[in-house]
Amino acid sequence: MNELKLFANISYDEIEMLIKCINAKRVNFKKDDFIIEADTATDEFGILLEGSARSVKWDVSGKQTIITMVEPGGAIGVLLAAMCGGVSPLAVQATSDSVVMMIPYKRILEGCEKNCRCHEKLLQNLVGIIAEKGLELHERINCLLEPSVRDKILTYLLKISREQKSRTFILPINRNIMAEYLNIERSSLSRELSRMKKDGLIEYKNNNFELKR
Amino acid sequence: MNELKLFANISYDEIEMLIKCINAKRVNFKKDDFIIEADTATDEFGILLEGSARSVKWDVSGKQTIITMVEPGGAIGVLLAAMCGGVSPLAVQATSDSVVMMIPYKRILEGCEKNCRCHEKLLQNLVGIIAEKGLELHERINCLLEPSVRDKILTYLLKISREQKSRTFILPINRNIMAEYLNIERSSLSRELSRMKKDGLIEYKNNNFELKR
DNA sequence: AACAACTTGTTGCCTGTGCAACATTGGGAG
DNA sequence: CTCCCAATGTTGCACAGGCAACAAGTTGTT
Repeated sequence: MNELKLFANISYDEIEMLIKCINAKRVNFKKDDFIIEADTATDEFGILLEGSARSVKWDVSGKQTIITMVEPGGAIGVLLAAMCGGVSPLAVQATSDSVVMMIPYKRILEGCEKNCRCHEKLLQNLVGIIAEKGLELHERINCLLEPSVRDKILTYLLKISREQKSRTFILPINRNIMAEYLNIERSSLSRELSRMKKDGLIEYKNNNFELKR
Repeated sequence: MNELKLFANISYDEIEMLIKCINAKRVNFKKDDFIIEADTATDEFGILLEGSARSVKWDVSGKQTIITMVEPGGAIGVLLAAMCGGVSPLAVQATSDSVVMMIPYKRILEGCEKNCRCHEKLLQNLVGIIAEKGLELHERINCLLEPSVRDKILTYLLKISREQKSRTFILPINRNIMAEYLNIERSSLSRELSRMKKDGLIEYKNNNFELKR
């Protein structure tokens, strides 16, 4: 558990102590369960320990959109919890059976009466996690801002290529999810992927992709 | 200066002390100056004291897009600074002559040797500011996700209406900026605004708007 | 008043893409 | 193997909205 960013640079003994002190709890979620529901307030945030999740939003007409994907080690609802009583603009849904460490936000923010040193470190780590979340939103915006379907796809593929540090990479999501993430039609996505292959921009088979230039 | 969120719940005397301790500096910027440049790293963040600014981004083809608007009291580059050495995905530009309090990020994160109580409070306030920044990005995404020009406009107008707590309100930005923010053509914005007026959805003259239903 | 500079509105054209409907492929269960 | 269902690809059509060019309105300056 000490490979978690939240506990970076904190000794194992201290982590054990902290977990009790901040009253962290393991909670299990089944696939499709909501870890956080939209339009509710909460005073807890979570760290995904096992499984996978995504934050989603529905617009007035009922169309669902994926905002971010969460992998183990990732934070859930940190921005929301830090808003102190605000209601969630989105929901977080488990996409497979998952285990989440739920932590009362205030326990981290306020420290304990013992005022131990590691508590301060914990808060610093939390700041980093929140900032990281903000950065994810920036990458989301980068894709959405692109004017054409092709540019959206390229922006996303470049992001994945960067993450996997290679021009050949495996797409971590299927076409449905990808279309939803890019906020485009799935059929338009398929159509444009073919065109890009025909134009020699990319090569792909199933989820194995290569950026040609 | 103690009306600033960063110094909320800290006494005036302590603020004076803190400002020296964290080595905060006032920096002046002229209209159109860059407070933060894109693709650079920084270890400082800023609080806008006077003036106005916006964060902007250019895509590969050179098109500029506004990400967020910053008002006095607002934070500049907090996410970036919290990323610890990452390069900025965007630039922040003063839109009028501005005064910014620049603060070395680490000074807040690490506290001082005296380890005074108010330092901890400062860090807590910073967390709130960062979270707020994240929320702004969410609202940005809300607008961008809407499928049609009309829906984008409505989403934005609703946001402003909510902020000003009235169905009649004054648009704080001009059409150029609004179009850029919504990532649409200015002419399409004008066209759709007329249509919406014709359809009885809204009423407006210059920047005075009313949401009819 | 006269002029410049900027903001806002209008309109015609044409392309990109949403939408719907269908075809093809692949993988798992029996 | 065969069947089924989900994922992926293909295609025709219609129209929203990008683009460009121009008109009208507004503000500030001399």
